[in-house]
Amino acid sequence: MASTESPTATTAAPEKVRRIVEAAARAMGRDGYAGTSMKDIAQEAGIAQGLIHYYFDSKESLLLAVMHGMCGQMLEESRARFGASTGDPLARGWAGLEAARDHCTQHPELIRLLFEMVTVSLNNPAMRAELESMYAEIEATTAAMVRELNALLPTEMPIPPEDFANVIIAGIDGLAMRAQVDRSFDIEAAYRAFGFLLLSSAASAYAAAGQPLPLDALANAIGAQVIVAPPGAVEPD
Amino acid sequence: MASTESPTATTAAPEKVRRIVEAAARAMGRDGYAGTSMKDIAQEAGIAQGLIHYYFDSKESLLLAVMHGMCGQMLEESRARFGASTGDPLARGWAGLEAARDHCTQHPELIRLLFEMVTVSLNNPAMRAELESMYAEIEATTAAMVRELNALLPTEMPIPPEDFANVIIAGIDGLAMRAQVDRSFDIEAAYRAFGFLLLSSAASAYAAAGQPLPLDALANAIGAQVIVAPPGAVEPD
DNA sequence: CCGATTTGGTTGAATGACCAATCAGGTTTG
DNA sequence: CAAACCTGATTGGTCATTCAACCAAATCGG
Repeated sequence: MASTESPTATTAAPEKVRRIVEAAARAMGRDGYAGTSMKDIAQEAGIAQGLIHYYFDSKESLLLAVMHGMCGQMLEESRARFGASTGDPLARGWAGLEAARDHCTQHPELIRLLFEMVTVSLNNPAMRAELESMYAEIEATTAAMVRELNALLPTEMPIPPEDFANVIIAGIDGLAMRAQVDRSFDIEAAYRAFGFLLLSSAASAYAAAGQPLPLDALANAIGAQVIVAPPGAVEPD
Repeated sequence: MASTESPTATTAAPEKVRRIVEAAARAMGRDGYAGTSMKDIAQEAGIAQGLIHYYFDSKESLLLAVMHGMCGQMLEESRARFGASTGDPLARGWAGLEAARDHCTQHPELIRLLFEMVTVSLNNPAMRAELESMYAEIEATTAAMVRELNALLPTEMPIPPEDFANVIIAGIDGLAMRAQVDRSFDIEAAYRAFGFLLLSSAASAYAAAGQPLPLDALANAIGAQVIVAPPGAVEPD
């Protein structure tokens, strides 16, 4: 019988469950939630239609499972990439942004799926709760990065790390959305601008401490030729 | 017979068309695109179900009309608010952000509708084209603002105004999305951080020109107590 | 100035397609 | 042989779209 409890279903046959969830993620990422029928998913997974309902109560609970897996994956990856990054704080910050950018350009289906989930969640409390807790975790992870960066600056930035983190997250989401809609959108250029924005505002902590802006570090972080200091500019130390 | 051409339908009875589009916007903003039936829309508009198809070929073309109207409205409003803003460039930039923030908090249904459209557009070329041209216009408008701000700075920012504009737009979109999902999200705080980010990076142009950062202007722009210059900080002139 | 006729607007019931979810029955496995 | 696993046809409901009929206001011929 279909499990009425958690979407990860019964203890047995985890292989099939995984196959279903993966097939659902693929199909929904390709054709959208509304555009994908249970039949399509069953076909994609190479199983009978009824079997999906043996493991999942409803289409929505299946989407919930897909989402759950996706969130875990994304968080794990972002944590790993942040942990692996080294060097000065500005370079590390830029590395984090690059990770997000690459994720968006390399897995557009996942991003699409995420937006589908947002739309569905607005009518579905369980999904909304899942999304909220996912955002809470992303916020915490990002805020930790910001705090670490903060600690390496001569002066802390004058805004709470959580707020800073949320703006970063919002920028990443917004750029991902734009790239979905606009196939010709220059996401590289946008991320360079995003990087400049974030890092130069972090760098303003140097100014607040009475120290010159580390323009070279900034330039290195977001690519050469971007910062062209005019005559009379403050030199990095 | 139903018009096969543009979604604005025949020349006659523009009143009814407007009523339908408004009812559709209301209903879809409330219950989502998938969650709203033609029957619901007809009821909301106080007309018979069949009449909608007299003016609109399909549900999607109706959504297209809704979107068209919404885009025009949003662009008009943002242009108006930008034109009306006065004062120093940083304050004007902040005023623009405040306008976006207020728009999001005061018309959540419109924002929801916009996300619905994004989702639908991924399966619908006509809708996608409409969204793209809307984004192109928003980008142009925002880039013009950035250019104007740029011209008032001692040094131009080292990134193209279009890229800068796109990051601003993305941030606004991302924060709007987050606020939709997360009812308890502190959008005011996030916008303060966003403002600090944008304005302090604009202010880095002062540093590039060898001038001190105008911290007071920044503090005024995004609210007092946000910028707390430590002992030894550079003073504004 | 008046009936007839066309045209544009409007109605709500009928149509037909689709699809999530169910079920009655098979198959494997311990 | 039971318990878990699996199948695909069936069901019941929803919904966009169509349609036949109705109404009102023009347009027109006499």
